[in-house]
Amino acid sequence: MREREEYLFELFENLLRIKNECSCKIFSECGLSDITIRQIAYLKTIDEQGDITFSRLAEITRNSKPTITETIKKFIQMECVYRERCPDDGRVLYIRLTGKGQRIARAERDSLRQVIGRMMDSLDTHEQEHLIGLLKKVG
Amino acid sequence: MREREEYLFELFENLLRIKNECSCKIFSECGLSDITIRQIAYLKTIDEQGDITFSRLAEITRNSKPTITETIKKFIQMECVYRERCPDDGRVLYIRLTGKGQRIARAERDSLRQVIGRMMDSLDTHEQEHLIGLLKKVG
DNA sequence: CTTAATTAGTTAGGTTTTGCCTAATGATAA
DNA sequence: TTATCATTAGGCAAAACCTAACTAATTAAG
Repeated sequence: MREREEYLFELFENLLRIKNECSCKIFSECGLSDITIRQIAYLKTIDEQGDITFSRLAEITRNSKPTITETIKKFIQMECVYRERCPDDGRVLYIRLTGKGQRIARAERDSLRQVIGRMMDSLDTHEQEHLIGLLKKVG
Repeated sequence: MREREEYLFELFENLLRIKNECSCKIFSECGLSDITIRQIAYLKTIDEQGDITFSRLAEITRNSKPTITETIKKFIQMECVYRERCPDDGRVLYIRLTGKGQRIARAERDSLRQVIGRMMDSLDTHEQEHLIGLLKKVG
């Protein structure tokens, strides 16, 4: 019992290690190995919100507008976002993710997806269903 | 196939969410909800190394000794570490983790352990073995 | 239909915190 | 007395915020 628990722990630890390597690889491929969690969180917010403006991002993150201007400036230098003027209102600018920005924003999920993909490859249909059944019991 | 993959993804995402809640709870219980990753990494190093001195920690982390003095000062204020003079050499100080420091250093692993514990509780012996068998194929 | 008020974002200039450094100093050991 | 371990003093650069004053575009009011 105790043994099985320990073994399961090690198996999961290994999966998490692989997942972590995957997301580090994504950051490294984007040339952004030293991006901060805070920055990733900003990019995630931009990704989730869709048509997001400077004012709205300031509101959501509870920062002043100048802070957002600065943050976005840095992201533009990093080639993670660009600005797009709203066609209906010339005062408004939308913050848009570049391909790189989107990769970063979704790195966490995508790295898990990669690990799951590997799992699918190592198991046949029957085993896959079995695994799902077991994990369903847990959740 | 695609469906099963997506479902498996969601199941794992859920497990990771639970694990994350567990580790956040640990930090919060220690009154250190806004501890940084860097600080956690230092505490992990101290935990792993055992009898570690200021000079050695400076060496491992590639920092100057004054930087380490400062870092440790902050940890002492946070009640995560204390200093213990070496009985054999009065110049040397060991950096020791307090209970709180150890909890933080091990939060990541312990939160995974908690999740695994829950899994064990929801499955019988046979199912546990089956799960191990499937994950072993993957790793 | 122009002018005044409002709104969106920027600039300028500042603060605080973090995370590091070198050089000099004190205490202990060899 | 020379070397080693840690500390103090003082400083630097970057991060992550801020307020106040500004520009440009829109809306509303006379």
